[in-house]
Amino acid sequence: MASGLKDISSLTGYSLSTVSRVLANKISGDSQSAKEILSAAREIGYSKYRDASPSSNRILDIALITQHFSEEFYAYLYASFDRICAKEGHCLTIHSLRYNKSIKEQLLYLSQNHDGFILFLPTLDSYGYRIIINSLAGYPIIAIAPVFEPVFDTFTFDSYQGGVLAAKQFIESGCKRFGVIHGPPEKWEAELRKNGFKDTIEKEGKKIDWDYRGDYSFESGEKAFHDINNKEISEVGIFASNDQMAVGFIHAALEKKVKIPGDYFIIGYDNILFSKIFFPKLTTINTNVDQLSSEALDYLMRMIKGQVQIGASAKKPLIPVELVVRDTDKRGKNDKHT
Amino acid sequence: MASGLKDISSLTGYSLSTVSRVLANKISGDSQSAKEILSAAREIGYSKYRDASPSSNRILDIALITQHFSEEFYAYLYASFDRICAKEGHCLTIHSLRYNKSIKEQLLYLSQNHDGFILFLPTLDSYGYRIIINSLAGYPIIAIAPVFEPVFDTFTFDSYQGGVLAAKQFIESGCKRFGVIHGPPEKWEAELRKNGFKDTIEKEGKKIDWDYRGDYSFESGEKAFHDINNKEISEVGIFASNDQMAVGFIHAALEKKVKIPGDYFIIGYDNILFSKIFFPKLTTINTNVDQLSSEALDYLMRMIKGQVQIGASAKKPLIPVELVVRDTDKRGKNDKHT
DNA sequence: TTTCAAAGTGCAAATTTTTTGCATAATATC
DNA sequence: GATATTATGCAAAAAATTTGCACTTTGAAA
Repeated sequence: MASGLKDISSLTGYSLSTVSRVLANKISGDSQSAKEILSAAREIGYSKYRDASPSSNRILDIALITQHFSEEFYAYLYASFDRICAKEGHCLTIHSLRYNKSIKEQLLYLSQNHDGFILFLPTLDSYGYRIIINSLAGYPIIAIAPVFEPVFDTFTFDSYQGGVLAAKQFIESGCKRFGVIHGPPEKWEAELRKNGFKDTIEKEGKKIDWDYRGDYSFESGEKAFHDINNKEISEVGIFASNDQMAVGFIHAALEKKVKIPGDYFIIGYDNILFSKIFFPKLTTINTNVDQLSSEALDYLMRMIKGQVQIGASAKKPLIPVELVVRDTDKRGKNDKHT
Repeated sequence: MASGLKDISSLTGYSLSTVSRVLANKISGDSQSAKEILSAAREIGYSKYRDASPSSNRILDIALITQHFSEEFYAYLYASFDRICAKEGHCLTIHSLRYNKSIKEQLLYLSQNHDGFILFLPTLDSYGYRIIINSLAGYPIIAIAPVFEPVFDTFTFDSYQGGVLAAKQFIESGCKRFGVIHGPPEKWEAELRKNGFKDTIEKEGKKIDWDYRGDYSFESGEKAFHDINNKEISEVGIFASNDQMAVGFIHAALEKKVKIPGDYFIIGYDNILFSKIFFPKLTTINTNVDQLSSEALDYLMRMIKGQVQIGASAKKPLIPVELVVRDTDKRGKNDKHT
């Protein structure tokens, strides 16, 4: 169990001194000896392995710090990071802080076994982020969860643009009236989606005729339908801040024999699996998770290798989104569905 | 960065010798000093931390070894293990071997940073499992993916019983004809689900009138519908080996204005989120993932603490499943849906 | 092809880290 | 309240790691 330079030495055939020097960065990490020694050190669990400078032969260990929830999106996100990380030859591990009492201690522990963090902590506020940055100053960390005041370099989807795309689609297809089902206002990206939609509608001299405050759940989409249906506003182009609410809305509409598209038109956001098989198929905003993972990881790798400064003012690169036109948006199309 | 007993000593205030003795198990791990020393050792990343015997004060690190896929089920599984593990005060990390070239090396590495493994590797065969057991003899490992010949103690759902429950429901509600959409035959649990259904039908002196080989996908459920619809068999109670295929079947049926329930009755398996909001709501077999996590973790903990023998002949505890009756199974109910 | 600087290597000595023997203090048990 | 058990620190012993020095290999320039 206990492992030391001696073990690595006998495993690789190199002398104690050579092994010592490789792990203390006194021999270039790109040589053949370094490759063998680093590989043995990693496998054997030698503690100073991580002190070796991140060379082409060092496998980097990246931790995705998240909060597990039973939603498809999480499976998507993990699978995407896994794929991209594997492609680069590095090693990804996933850790949930959902139930953790002492985030600081846990992250300190994890920082010992990893070369960098990707934070996806949507429920964490700026105060929480600041605790993290104080206890891990100089450690490579990036974030991928949208927050009002980013503390770390943060890669997120261009939520505002998503709202803009939905609005343009409704305007171009001739909608005259507009509605929005927005997500929780404390969520930054929910506000952006809504504002992108609203601003674009208003720039055209039109206005939002109806809005409803949802909570991202299927049920709140159903409630949204009952709300607008009671008010007897119809032929409205509705932008839902996520697909779950859009699908909930359609579900409730179908039960009341209200036509979508026809009586209402709807565009969602997220492009979840079920948006393409739900009946009718949902027009929605697609987010390219692989692109997010790829850009985020790439940046983190450069941080680890010292090519990007840690702790400068937080950058906020936006990943573009796109409209996926299916059956629920366009006036006159596929009216046969009930 | 480099950490040693000296750091732990100055951090906790105990002498070098005391620190040394705690980590070498020469002082009971339950004392106050041990608690402080272990906690500091973990936080600081001291390599011999894991040599300390798993006492009440040692946080256990469990690795869930999986293969990430973009399916809701994975998010469910991870969230469940996370919840149960947090309840016990231990630490769960998730690792995907989906793209890994050298499973053996990766697991050897992980075994250095963890106290035990939970394997969920549905695509691994007995040969792969035997490689693992050979390179990690004596290390605490359990499995939760069904395989034909289990090598490790394996906790799985009682898939056969699921098929039995579906068959009983159809028989009791007066179905006269029976069909089955089965999953990939190389998957053990798919065969069990089908056999449980088939055996129960045949025990009643009835027979399976139609079967279709699916691949667990939504699309194969749609194809299954077209297959049975061409043959003009109707009023059949159909058991689908998973919900995705059941939902695909219903989706295709709805497009052809075929009534479910009515022309066909269907029971799925898994109880995925969308089975309860899909229209009509799917009758299905529910698996209690929390119970699986809980029993599996409990057993693994005892293995780590040396209360259960490692490497004895593989046990196969079955976790019971239950039927969730909704709208798609019973003759005469909810015929209004089209 | 030869030359030469830069990088890699092993031995053994120097240094640092960890363990342990012994004496004493604290705590639990009867 | 006496006694056994466990915990603790100091300093010596043991083990692990690093480094000075001499020699070897490699690759680019002459």
